[in-house]
Amino acid sequence: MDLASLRAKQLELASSVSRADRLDVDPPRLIGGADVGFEQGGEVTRAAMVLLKYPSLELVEYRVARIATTMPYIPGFLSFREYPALLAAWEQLSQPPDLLFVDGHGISHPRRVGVASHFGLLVDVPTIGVAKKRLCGQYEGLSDAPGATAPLMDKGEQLGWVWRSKKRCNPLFISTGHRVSADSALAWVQRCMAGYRLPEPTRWADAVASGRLAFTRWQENNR
DNA sequence: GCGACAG
DNA sequence: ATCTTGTCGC
Repeated sequence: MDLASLRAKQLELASSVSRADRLDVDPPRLIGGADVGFEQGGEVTRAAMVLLKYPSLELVEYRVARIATTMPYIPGFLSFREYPALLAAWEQLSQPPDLLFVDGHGISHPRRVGVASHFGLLVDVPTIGVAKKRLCGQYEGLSDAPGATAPLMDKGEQLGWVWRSKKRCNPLFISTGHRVSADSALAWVQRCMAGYRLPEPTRWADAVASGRLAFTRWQENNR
């Protein structure tokens, strides 16, 4: 697959992304978090998928999948590198979440289909993109105050929100993945905070994906 | 042509 | 993303 074909595929996918939202009438009871990492110098792709109860934000399940890496990282084409492993982890879940937070951008992408949107389309579930760095678009006037927000704009269109989730921390880039509106995406991320820079679903997926201390402790307490 | 560029 | 300990600041 050459980049021209992948770009064409993205344009096709982008036309199917929905920004319509039903989460307000059908609040999620289970929220998932997804994250991807690499091992063995990038030869192996590792995806983690976690499930949290809402609103308690209690971790109830986690799955990790490892598959051979198929593609290098190319800005703008991240989803093609990560979705196979994400799908593998997704298929191991005992049940699908009602909403999924994906590490990376949603529609705040050059062709409006970042990994959160692409994966949301693949499994047909509401998704939100939670990214730690800007990919495209611009914003102004984000104050240093915690809670500060600024719209992420590109060519006169709002792609999402830039949100300073915590004091003295770099802002998060929140956008529609699929079947979620921009405002709702920000609101749901805000409802899943527990004092850290990242929302709980993302933070847990991160911990599981990299075997961190907090997660190791959780494992011990639950066996 | 030059700079930017998720994970 | 990943390689990696201590350390500066609130």
